[in-house]
Amino acid sequence: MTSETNLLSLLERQLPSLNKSESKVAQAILQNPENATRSSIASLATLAGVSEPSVNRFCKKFGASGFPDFKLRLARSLASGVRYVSRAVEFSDDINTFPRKLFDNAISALVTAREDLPLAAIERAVDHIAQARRVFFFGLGTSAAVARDAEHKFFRFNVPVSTHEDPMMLRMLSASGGVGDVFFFISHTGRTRVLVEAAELARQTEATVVSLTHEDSPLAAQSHCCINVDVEEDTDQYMPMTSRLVQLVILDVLASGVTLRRGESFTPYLARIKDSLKDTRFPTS
Amino acid sequence: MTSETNLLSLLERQLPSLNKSESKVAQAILQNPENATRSSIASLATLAGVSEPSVNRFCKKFGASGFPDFKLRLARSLASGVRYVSRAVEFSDDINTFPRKLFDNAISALVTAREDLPLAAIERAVDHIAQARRVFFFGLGTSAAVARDAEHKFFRFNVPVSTHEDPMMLRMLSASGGVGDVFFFISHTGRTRVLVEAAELARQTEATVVSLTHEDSPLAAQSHCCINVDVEEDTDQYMPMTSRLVQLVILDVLASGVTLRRGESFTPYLARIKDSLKDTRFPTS
DNA sequence: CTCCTTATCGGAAATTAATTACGTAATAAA
DNA sequence: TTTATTACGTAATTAATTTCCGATAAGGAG
Repeated sequence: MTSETNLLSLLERQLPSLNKSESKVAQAILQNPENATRSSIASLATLAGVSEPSVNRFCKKFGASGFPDFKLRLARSLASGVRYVSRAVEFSDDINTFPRKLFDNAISALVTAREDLPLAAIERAVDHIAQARRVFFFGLGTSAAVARDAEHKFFRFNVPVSTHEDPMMLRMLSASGGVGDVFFFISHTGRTRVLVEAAELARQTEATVVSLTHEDSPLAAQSHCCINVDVEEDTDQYMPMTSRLVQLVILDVLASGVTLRRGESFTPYLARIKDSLKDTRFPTS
Repeated sequence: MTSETNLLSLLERQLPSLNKSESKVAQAILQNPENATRSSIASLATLAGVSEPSVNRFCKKFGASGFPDFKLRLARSLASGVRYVSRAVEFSDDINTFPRKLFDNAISALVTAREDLPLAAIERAVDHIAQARRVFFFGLGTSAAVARDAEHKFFRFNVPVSTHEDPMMLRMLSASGGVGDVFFFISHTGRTRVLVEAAELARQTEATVVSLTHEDSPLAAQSHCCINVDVEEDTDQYMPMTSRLVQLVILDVLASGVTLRRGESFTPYLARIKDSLKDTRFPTS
């Protein structure tokens, strides 16, 4: 789940360099990994056509303390379901592999992010947004779409929210900040000049600067509150994929946090917004 | 992995209805589940302050055939890491639970989606986009942000892509379609009138209609190629959260598919685009 | 081709872990 | 208070895993 390589793919890779009985075991496992986790060492040995000690040696060779430990690792690998951890798409991939890889990467990014959520920062951000007079979401490039999504979420809270991409607008709005205004900056790198400069301007006003970005970045340095998103994007990749997913879910968290802050009495209000869309849709058959 | 309830959350739920020693065991496990998967029945019994048979009975009570089997189930639950499967945020949740729930829901949506990806439809969609003269991404509401994201991805392929939200523009553009034009509709419900009507118009031209939506929907019916996204969004939820994540990853898949179609010689071109952003950023310290 | 060395493997014993059987204590019902 | 029932632990049993060691096969040198 961390950056450790997945056991299944490890087996696949090592398969050619194994000796006879070891490869028998590996094949038996790869052929039906699910079943292997349920077997005893005896039945797996029979299945693979080798002796029990061979299976045991095999397990140790792959870093397990013994057979039961190996089964656990295997079960984890299977359950996380992530066969390809952080493996970039290659030109040799076909339709059966690369979609899976992308999903796997997305999933493991979310799993990783969940492991250490910056709860304190999230809580403070919710505080700021819940009390805000106005909220501005600023993001450029891929993060612009994230900002747009945030706008769609937060406008439901009776708070004037808006999104902007025009650098001039960013500067002007930032400079015009006052008490109760929240400037929410979204950036994967945290190094985009336009955003950092806008944050600086906002910082000089009475407004609050919140950012969803990497902790050790110029943008974070300008923020009253930085929600750390630390997804190591595959640098060979030409498009940031996983980081924006994490950003989106964190914005969901913030939105839910605000809803919870509003209390149960707020629900009918949300329902009214939802109902307002009813007539724009074809009824369900 | 399927819709079976997660073992951890099951334990939490049942905790009040357990008798003394059983709840001791449950607490010991919940307090450190990771550790429990590594322990022997003896050490877990000591940790919980009960006898070994009590642990064994406990395991059987929760559907396992015995202690080792229970450990496996536990390991799976932990690895999938999804503590709360499709559990809606409740007003009683605090900062320690609801962010986790949201992440869990996001993760399990992606896991579910990955299980049966509509590979055939994806492949055809890639074909259409790779050969397109123009590509239009249409989405409204939450899907507008998804469309915007898609635009940011696909413009890199030398294909004129654009996104539109204005219903009038949608209609006019759709009606103006010709050979080589791809109209790509994004909608969670597939029932948004504006989109369905635009799709109808586009359908009457020589253009290709592709949609990312639910299979059994009016929008899908109007499409030459429908990529089925079948995420059951919690209906109590007032904001669609998980479906758009799946949509985004599928668009990543499509983008990667197009890249692969372009071949390795295309890489320098992508690199050039990436490099063009260099001067807009503060250098890494 | 033979002998020697080394790596690989399996049989069987030893160890460790898990399960069952059974009895006692505690609790609830009569 | 007595009885029935459930909960729990001790000890015995059974199962599973690991270690040890010898056998066999493969590769290399003479």
